[in-house]
Amino acid sequence: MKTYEHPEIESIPLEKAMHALSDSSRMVIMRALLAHGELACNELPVEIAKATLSHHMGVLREAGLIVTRVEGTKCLNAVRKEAFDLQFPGLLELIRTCV
Amino acid sequence: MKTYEHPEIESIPLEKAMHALSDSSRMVIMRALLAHGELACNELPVEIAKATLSHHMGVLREAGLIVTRVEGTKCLNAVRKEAFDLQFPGLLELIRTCV
DNA sequence: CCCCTTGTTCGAAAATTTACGAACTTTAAT
DNA sequence: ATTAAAGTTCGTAAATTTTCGAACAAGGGG
Repeated sequence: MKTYEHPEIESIPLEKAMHALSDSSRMVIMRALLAHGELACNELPVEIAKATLSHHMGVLREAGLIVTRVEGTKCLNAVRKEAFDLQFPGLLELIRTCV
Repeated sequence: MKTYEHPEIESIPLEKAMHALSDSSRMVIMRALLAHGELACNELPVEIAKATLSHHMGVLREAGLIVTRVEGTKCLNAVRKEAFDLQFPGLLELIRTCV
């Protein structure tokens, strides 16, 4: 289908990660991925247009938060737990547990 | 001079805090405050117009990140360490140490 | 081969954010 | 009383973000 670019997490400044997490849809997506491990876009608990969702997934991907792999017609997304937690310790835990 | 409103930190959703921290000027300000304890607006290491700075301080204040008190003609700003750290454990430490 | 599902890309509109000058308020200092 | 310093507020311009429909590509199933 497509090849996705995944940045080196070391190249992500903290404010970029913060920006990616400053939107409620993206926060909901992150929490769903953290809870379920790996989900296709159409399994995410958000009610927005496909084009909008695609944009949000791009923002999360470019901020180093998620990794996307292709499987058939769907793309499966997961949180880049280890790497991200190494770069920004505690941030994922915060997303998981706060509010 | 003016009375500043400071929200209950419990009422701040994580994404609002993230939004406040998604701007480089505001990140610089937070780091300066964390390093120096309490600083007036004109002592902050940013080179932006006063009106713009005032806006950024308002964003940080409304996100529960800082507290502002008046002293003479200046307003002294400090990070709301204890309360904020209770609501979002580890976030301040992240700002302090990351990137 | 045709159709359906999944997701991307390309506009373009709407909303939000950022930025700054100018005018103003308050306090302090001369 | 005058002047200067520190910030705020208002209006507005510029930049970014968010949103969506429509058109598109690629894979899977009949």
